[in-house]
Amino acid sequence: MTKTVPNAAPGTEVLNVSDHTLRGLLGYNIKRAFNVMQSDLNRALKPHDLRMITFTALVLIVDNPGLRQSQLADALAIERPNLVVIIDELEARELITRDRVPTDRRAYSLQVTLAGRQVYNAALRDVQAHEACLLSGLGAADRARVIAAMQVIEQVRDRRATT
Amino acid sequence: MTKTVPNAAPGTEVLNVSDHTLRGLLGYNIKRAFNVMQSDLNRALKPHDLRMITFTALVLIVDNPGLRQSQLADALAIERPNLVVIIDELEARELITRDRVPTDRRAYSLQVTLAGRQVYNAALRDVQAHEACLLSGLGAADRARVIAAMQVIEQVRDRRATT
DNA sequence: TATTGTTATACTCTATAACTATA
DNA sequence: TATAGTTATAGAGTATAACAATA
Repeated sequence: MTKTVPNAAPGTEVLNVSDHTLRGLLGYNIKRAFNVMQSDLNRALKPHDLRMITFTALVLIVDNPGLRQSQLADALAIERPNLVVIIDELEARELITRDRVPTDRRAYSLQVTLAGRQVYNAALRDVQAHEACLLSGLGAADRARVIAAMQVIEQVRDRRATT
Repeated sequence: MTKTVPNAAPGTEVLNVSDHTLRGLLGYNIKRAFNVMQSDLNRALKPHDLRMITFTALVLIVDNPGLRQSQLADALAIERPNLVVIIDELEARELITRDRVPTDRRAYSLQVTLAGRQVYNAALRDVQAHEACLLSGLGAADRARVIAAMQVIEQVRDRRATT
């Protein structure tokens, strides 16, 4: 039941990472998988001058034209103040527009520009290709199952609050 | 093929998070699942005055008596300088000991203390219970599959470097 | 010359309080 | 009074360079 690290780098001692402790915990495995995922994703986004968070914001604006910043912050699961610099960056690059909402002059309406849509198309294609590569070790059914499982985990908190 | 966010908080507008863009990407789903996982995990560890990183370090020291700091930093996938304060913290609480290695007086040998083993036992029990709760929406087979899939993703980089 | 642990430092990400302008 | 966006700021987490002691 106890296994050793399989891919020790040259010069690295092989450590005991036990199946009945760390390797059996989703928390440990998901953290490591997420680290790999995120650094590879950022490498795929680098040619487009995007990070994971700016890319996700751009996609949400494309999919939800006229979105407000507070809604976007909720969707990104970040605080409103931290969204400001992200929006500033996308607007400065003229990938999105930020216009006052006529009916509520406190709020901004976010829209993608033509240039923004082009960056979106190119970046999404690269990200999808990158994910296909990262998931090449899994069959199509397993990939769908993993994504579904992530969504189940994400929504446990909501289910708890509701029940 | 397009879905809306199912658990919109009261007062929050329902956004379009499309299956063929964000919801279809593992990167987006794994980030959100990891956020939920990590904050719940830290809540489970709080009574033991541990964070995810200090807990993981403690488990690795228990499973690998006599471990050196550089090995532990590698295993935790963090840089050596950042491990120092973590080890300082565990040593100050007398959960581990840090002794000079006789054969290499540059290095330290890390060992768990009796108190450290008690904290380890209690924290591991709580973390496992917490994970069981978080994964209650998945069957046993799915849980094993998800953990296996995380390990596949984690090792893609190594496979690439080797091939 | 190389390595172990350390210090100092900087950069990113995240979280909170308080401000402004609107409602 | 409450809300949308903003500013300032503080705390984590993480990365690099450079140092002392040792190999």
